Amino acid sequence: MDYQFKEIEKKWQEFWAQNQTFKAEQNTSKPKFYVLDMFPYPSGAGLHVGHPLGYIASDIFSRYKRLKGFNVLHPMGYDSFGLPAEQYAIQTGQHPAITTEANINTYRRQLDQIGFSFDWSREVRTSEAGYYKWTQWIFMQLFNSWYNLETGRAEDITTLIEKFNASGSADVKAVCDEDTKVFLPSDWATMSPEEKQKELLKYRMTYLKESTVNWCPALGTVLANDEVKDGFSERGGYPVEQKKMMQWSMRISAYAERLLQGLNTIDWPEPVKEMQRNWIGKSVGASVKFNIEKTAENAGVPANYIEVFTTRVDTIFGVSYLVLAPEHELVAGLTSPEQKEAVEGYIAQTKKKSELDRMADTKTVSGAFTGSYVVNPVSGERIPLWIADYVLAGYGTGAVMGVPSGDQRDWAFATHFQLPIVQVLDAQQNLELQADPTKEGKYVNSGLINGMNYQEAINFLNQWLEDKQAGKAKINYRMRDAIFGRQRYWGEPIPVYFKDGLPYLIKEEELPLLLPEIDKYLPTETGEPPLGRAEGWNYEDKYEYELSTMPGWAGSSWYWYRYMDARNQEEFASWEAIEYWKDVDLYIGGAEHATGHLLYSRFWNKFLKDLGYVQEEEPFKKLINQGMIQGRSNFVYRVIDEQGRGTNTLVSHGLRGNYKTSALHVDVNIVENEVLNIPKFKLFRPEFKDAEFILENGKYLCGVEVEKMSKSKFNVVNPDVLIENYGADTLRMYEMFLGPLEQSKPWNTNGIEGVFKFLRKFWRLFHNEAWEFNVTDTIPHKTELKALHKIIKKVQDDIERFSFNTSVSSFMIAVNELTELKCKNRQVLEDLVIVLSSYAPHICEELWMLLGHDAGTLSYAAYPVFNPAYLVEDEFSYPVSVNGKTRLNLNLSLALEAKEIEEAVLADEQVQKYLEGKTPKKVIVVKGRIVNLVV
RNA sequence: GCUCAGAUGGUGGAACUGGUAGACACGCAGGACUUAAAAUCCUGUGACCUUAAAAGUCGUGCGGGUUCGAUUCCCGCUCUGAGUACCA
Repeated sequence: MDYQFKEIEKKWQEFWAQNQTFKAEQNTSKPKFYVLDMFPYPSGAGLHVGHPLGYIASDIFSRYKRLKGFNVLHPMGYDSFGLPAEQYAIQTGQHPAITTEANINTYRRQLDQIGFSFDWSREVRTSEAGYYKWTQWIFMQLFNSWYNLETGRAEDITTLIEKFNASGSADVKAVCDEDTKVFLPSDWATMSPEEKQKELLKYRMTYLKESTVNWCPALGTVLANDEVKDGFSERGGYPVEQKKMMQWSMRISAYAERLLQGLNTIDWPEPVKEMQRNWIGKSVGASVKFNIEKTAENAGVPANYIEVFTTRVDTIFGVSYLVLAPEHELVAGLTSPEQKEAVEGYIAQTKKKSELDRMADTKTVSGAFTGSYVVNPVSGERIPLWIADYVLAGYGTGAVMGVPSGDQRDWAFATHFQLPIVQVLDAQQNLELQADPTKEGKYVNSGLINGMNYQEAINFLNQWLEDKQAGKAKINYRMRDAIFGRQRYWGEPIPVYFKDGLPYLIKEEELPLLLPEIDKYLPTETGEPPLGRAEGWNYEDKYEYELSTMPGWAGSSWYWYRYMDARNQEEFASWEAIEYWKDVDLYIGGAEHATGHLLYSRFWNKFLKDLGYVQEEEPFKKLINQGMIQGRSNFVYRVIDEQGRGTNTLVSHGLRGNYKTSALHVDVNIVENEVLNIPKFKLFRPEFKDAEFILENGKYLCGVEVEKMSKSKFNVVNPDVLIENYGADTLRMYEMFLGPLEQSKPWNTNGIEGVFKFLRKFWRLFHNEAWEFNVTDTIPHKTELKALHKIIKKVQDDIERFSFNTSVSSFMIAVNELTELKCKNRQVLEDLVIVLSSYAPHICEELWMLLGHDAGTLSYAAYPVFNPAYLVEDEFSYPVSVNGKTRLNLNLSLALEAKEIEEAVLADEQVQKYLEGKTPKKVIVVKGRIVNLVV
């Protein structure tokens, strides 16, 4: 029979499902291998052709690893809490659980059609109570923990209480809030339970804090920094404003250094690591205290000094002013009456500027003098105190020392306001033109450190400042604690209730705290989150629950552990399962998660490790980012008449220059190789059913542009259509054939025929002219074995380095060669089936069975062993070049040594012709590669 | 501005360690089969010049360099894409 992909694919997909062929067992006799895809949010639009790209690659890898004798865990699930389902619920009243379920069913149907070897018995859905019970449980562990800087890890909060009992707060070294109290054990003993609770909250890994948040009124929620792009929400593009709010936060900053160091131990793409490094933003420097010069006017200020962070403490003698962020809390108190108007005017002006303006406008220098002065702790000099919006309240201490000679922004500021520019290093040049940030040379004009070099000065000053209690060496991180909550319905409820304004956890045995039913999915009339609508939803009938829900990243920050033991009712995953599977060996997903999901997951993983629940410091050993599939839009060109009106005439792409035209999107599914299918076009756009077409070479050619894949651009290609026409095996191979996995590329269906033809040709190898199955049991010929072993080696090399596109080409070459050789040999074809099976599993299963094997045994067959002996050649066609230009090829025995090759080449008549009688100055012979004659 | 990735025929791409650039596929052209079309099969296909054929010249974004030899290594530049943005 001809290649009947529809029947074959249906048959084997059913077989795999019924026989649970890919169910992973905890098998200690085989080495484990964990291949994970970033699980999808099941959106209403279903899968387009870009989604499965990474899944196909990971599936090929999983199937290949099984053939190589590994016990492979390859699961799939859904990140099913999220905003789109809730937006839809607001519009339609439909419960998000229902739409989510429907979307998941669509996804599942589409995924099943592609023939993935997922172990569906381990499926997870983050929105199911059986799953989010454990997300809530992890939240509880975070609430019950603090970060001990002495042991360098998170610990149970009871160890902190023990310290308070034994020795008070003095020698506690913790990552905590800034306003922690200093107390003795006796003070702690006399505190009320509420006071204790309040104090402990300042240490917990998750805690409540009043913070300025990115509030998005249109979405009715708070967004994380990485969900905001240029002042607009990433999803939906709504405006975002700053608002103060009580929020749950996660002390991810405690892990800043470990998150940074861990990057050196994992095999991830360098750009992703770099993005995480930037996000963490470590800078090494010093904090320095500048005492405030007290006057009658600023006497009321509740601070004696202003602390700044600097990475260039060595330039402290060049400080000519200090700047506070306009939002800094001390600004009002430090403004003198004379400057009041200027300062307040400046603050008002800053507030008016949107985030966007402030970023775009980095050239203009602005600021205002407060009228107060501070004292340089090292030089004793009197320094004016300014405010300016180039200083950010959220970074460091919100205060900066201005060193015009070493920092370009400071230089611009000083030049603009005519403040002194003091040279501090003899190597600094052209200070009248710009700042010179060099660290070379010896210090000048720098009192104590004159004559020192950079490193000496840094060491000396850090020590000096510490001795005088005026500062110290300090490491600063840009990364802030992560806000953990949103004012939304469709998320995990936070397992917390409030008593007298203080948060308490519910009991562990009360988990899961179920998401209550509400009448509509909007904030309450009083502006509370939607959960405020749930009637009678109180803890023990009297205490109010936390009304915000967890953010999108909660459920995805630990899901890879759940797959290890997905049905466990007692634990998030058993110790035995975690000990066996340990970590993810290969993780494939999009680069857009570089600073969100991947950072939060590493954070929770480290936390769970500190508490002894998991084994590995890093969860994802190897990461691959698949490239984005962009849309490829097609256009038709409508002729515009003199009045500027559109006519009923459409002109082909190549001739459009002769007319005035406007381009219209046309559905890419009715265009093949840029040729428009005119009858289908008339159905697609009924207003053009009588249109005239100006053709070139009898065809209407469309224009092409690369854009985002979206419905409105008519460039969405649905995998279902391709599977219908060509089958899943063709789709799988074509997606790989498109180019390197990690490269972004526009989707283009033009070449898919070639892959389909290849599979037919492959099928035909096993059949005679009448399409009857026909293989022979003869002894394979040398040439056949050579073709086979070439592909055995090529595919294993390619898969190990994630170069899937090159394998597809090599399969084509192998099948072309074997067809040429009229190979019908069972032994050769059987091995070829195994080698191809990870790419095109359905056709291979069918042929495997026709070859006489038990159904389904192919998935666990052994990958053929490569034998280099079959590739050994005895002759090689040496390219002979003269002065680097290839002139001819000479067939020579590979047994010849360099000297003999040289002789043979020089003896050749044709070579002599090119030498024109001259003797070569030099002859380069690389055995088995090339001969080059230098004349 | 900074960081990273990239630039190869009409198109997607290959060339893995410096050794025959353009594999494989699409498209296109010509042919076979067919009443015809589709499907299938065969041949050709980087550009230029010339030809009956051969030969020749140029050619991996641009300009240099190292080398017997560079798509590959080094220096400078242009362009495209992604990320990031007053981080002290």
